[in-house]
Amino acid sequence: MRTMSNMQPNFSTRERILGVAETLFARHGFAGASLRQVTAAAKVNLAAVNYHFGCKESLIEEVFRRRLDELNRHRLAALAAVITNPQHTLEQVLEAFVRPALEQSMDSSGGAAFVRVLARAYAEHDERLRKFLSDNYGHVLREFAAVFSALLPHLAKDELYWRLDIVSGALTYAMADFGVIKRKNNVSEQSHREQSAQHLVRFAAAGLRAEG
Amino acid sequence: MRTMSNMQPNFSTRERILGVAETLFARHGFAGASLRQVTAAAKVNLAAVNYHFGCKESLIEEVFRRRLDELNRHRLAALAAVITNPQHTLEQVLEAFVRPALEQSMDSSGGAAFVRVLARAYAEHDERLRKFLSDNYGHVLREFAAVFSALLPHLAKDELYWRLDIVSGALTYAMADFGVIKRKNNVSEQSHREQSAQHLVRFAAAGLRAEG
DNA sequence: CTATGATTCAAACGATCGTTTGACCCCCGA
DNA sequence: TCGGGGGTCAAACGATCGTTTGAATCATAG
Repeated sequence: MRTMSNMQPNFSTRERILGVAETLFARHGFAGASLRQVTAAAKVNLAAVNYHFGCKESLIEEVFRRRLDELNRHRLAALAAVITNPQHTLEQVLEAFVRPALEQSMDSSGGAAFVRVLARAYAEHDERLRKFLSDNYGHVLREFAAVFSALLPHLAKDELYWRLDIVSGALTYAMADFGVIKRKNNVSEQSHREQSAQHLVRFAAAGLRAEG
Repeated sequence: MRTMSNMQPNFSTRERILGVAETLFARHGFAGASLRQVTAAAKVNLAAVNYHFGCKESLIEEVFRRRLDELNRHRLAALAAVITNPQHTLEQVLEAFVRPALEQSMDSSGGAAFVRVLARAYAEHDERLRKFLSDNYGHVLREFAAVFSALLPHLAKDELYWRLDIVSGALTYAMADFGVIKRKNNVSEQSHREQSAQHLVRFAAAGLRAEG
């Protein structure tokens, strides 16, 4: 049995469920992680899920809502900070997009799993989940797209959206640690993700700048 | 009920199961698609899966094996063809990697779903599946990495692996159509994927060439 | 203290899961 | 023609799923 970093014994029942559910959804998928596994790992009664969240679907949405709001705020704040400088660069905007995800994935309360849950949600073609994400995330993407567009005036709109789509996919995969790259034992999780972000920003900047 | 393109009524029971399973695994995940859904859609008896494949896990592996062998062969053949030309370019090597996946995703027998199944498998952190993929796919990645390395001599090995990881993630997402870009109604599926491949190759080439 | 609402608990619900069974059918070689 | 093996079938297996129930327990206000 692997360690369950997302289980704080002295937290409330509701919060323990959310933390463990996040971890297990990331590890086994939404259909693959049962409420019995979740409640057992969280050391709460099985019925607690339905008592506090109503049903499994609502628990899934709550796992998203808890982190996504925070991530959105950080990303938009970082973007706003960057564009106050009239000479802001493409790399800075990319960092505003990447770094909040990076930081959330390293916070002490175990947000690391959430990035993988997010990647899961992309892979799940479930229409309900996709609509939920679009409703709660779309406006952030649009704001970033506008800033990118101003920085890349030579790029046609269609072309820009294609490339941002590629960046999103690469980011999701990279942050979720799905790739083949395994960090070496002498590299901390923190610096691994830091490198991950730097490589991604450099790569994506070059890709976005490629002549149409 | 959506259409089930992967169901050829006059094929054998075994082949109908494989085709439908591919489609449903892509749509709902491995845990999310039940054998009852598969057999019902394939219009075969429930017990046929266990008769022909033994168990669900073996069916999943067979879905992979059927397409992955072919994809690997096409990719390695395309790579071999490219490097016979001593002046082969980065774009050509990337095309050798991307285009076979593109073509398989458009063949008449419904390989489109397989690319999504592949992306699913990446998202599933299931250790057994990852080992299966590594065993049956790793050597292809290594061959491509060697050619890329020769084309980008200024790039450190570590740096190259980081970037190839990013390319793989972006490719997986792009080919699996997970992104936000929806093709317009006047654009055929074929030309949508063709564009997808071209954008990806251009983007990835620029990203790989970015100075370290 | 007692009463009340919130929370936790063991137990069970019906539905669905993957898998197994044994009878049945069909086709082909002897 | 008969026998047998490959294939299909309806039915059932035990396990596990998400959810519900009603009583036990807790915390807190009167």
